[in-house]
Amino acid sequence: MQKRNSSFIFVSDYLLFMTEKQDKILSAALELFANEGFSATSTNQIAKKAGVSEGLIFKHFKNKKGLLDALYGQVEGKLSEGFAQIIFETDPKKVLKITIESPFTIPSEDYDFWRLQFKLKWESDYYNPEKMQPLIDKLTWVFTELNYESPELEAKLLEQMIETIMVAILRQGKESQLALKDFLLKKYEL
Amino acid sequence: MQKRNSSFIFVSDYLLFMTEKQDKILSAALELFANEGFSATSTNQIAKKAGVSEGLIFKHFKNKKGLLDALYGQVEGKLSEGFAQIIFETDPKKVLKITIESPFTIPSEDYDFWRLQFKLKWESDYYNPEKMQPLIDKLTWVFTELNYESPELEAKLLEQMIETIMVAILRQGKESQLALKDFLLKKYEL
DNA sequence: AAACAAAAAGTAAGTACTCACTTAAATACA
DNA sequence: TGTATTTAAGTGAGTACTTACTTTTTGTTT
Repeated sequence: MQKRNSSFIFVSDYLLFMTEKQDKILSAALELFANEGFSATSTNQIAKKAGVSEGLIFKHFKNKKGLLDALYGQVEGKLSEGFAQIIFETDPKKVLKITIESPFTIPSEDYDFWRLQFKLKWESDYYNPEKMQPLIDKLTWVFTELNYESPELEAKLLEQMIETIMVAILRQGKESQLALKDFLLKKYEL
Repeated sequence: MQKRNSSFIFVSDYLLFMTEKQDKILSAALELFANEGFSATSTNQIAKKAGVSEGLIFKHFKNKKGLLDALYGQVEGKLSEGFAQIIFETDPKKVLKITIESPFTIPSEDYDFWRLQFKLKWESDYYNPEKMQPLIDKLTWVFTELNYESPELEAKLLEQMIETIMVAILRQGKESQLALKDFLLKKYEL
């Protein structure tokens, strides 16, 4: 295995070998796409922010869209990480607690991933509500276990609440949602 | 006052005189900005969709951004319309009912206004949470009247719920949220 | 260890557009 | 006739991407 300036990242389910420059390009692109938008970001801006030549972007990625697709793979990885703890938990009350607290556990370094994800949700190519289904299924199980009258609707409601809290955190900061979190924890008797 | 092809629309608080061509330009821009994004939309695309010459856009609007600002004025108008009925209602239960049902009363012709609004919320120049304060204040009053324990948090929670329902309607269609609406009406005993 | 070749990574310059916007002349319409 | 609009051409800047070349790294041989 090679030992040069490089690192390993998980993109979806597979291991990808990447140089330091590639990493810099992806980081720069993430920041710009997440905050300015894909179309509003030029490859020249990305190159400058990454501290590389513009041509190098096209050496490592097929085109500008290919860069977005690589980032999207990383976004999906973040999402899976976010779910894993919830999916594998077996105590219904713990599931609820972890779920409600999940937006508050995301490190701020990951906020651009989430911003990009929410921006991309408005593009039909990238919007797939099925992706949230495992979480909704898990929550449905929780509300069934806890003998709620409409477990499926409770699950859907909570999933959408968590999403709107995450959006608000990204826009207004974590502090703006802390009271609401505690309020929800109380509502669900946690 | 001129009598040719024209109409009157309210932009924020004042009356704006507008030709049919201006209207077509704005409609085309709305559709494209809302669905493709501002940066991803060229003035040539707008002209073609509006069925006018590209030069005419710049006769009527200072620049591309000016077009967006004019649309934003209309977006704000739609928002005020949406609030008016709620703000002026004096029966707490009716306020809740109207609020929960409000995303479902929006005509689909207005969906692009709302799409644009949600897209623009990710731009700091256009994001202003204070705008929702009148609604939150009204709902706080409602929950106080109805003797809820934490009226302010209840109001905030509901406001965010309504927003996420509106987003889901825009993405997935009205039918996807009907069950949730009925569920909420039931939760609030309406 | 040193020398060299090959492979990989990276750069600067270039290419062929597209873009927002302007301008002047011509056309259309009431 | 006066006004609104179109047409056509143009401008200068910016865009995504390519190309030819350079630099760095890796592998092989001595």
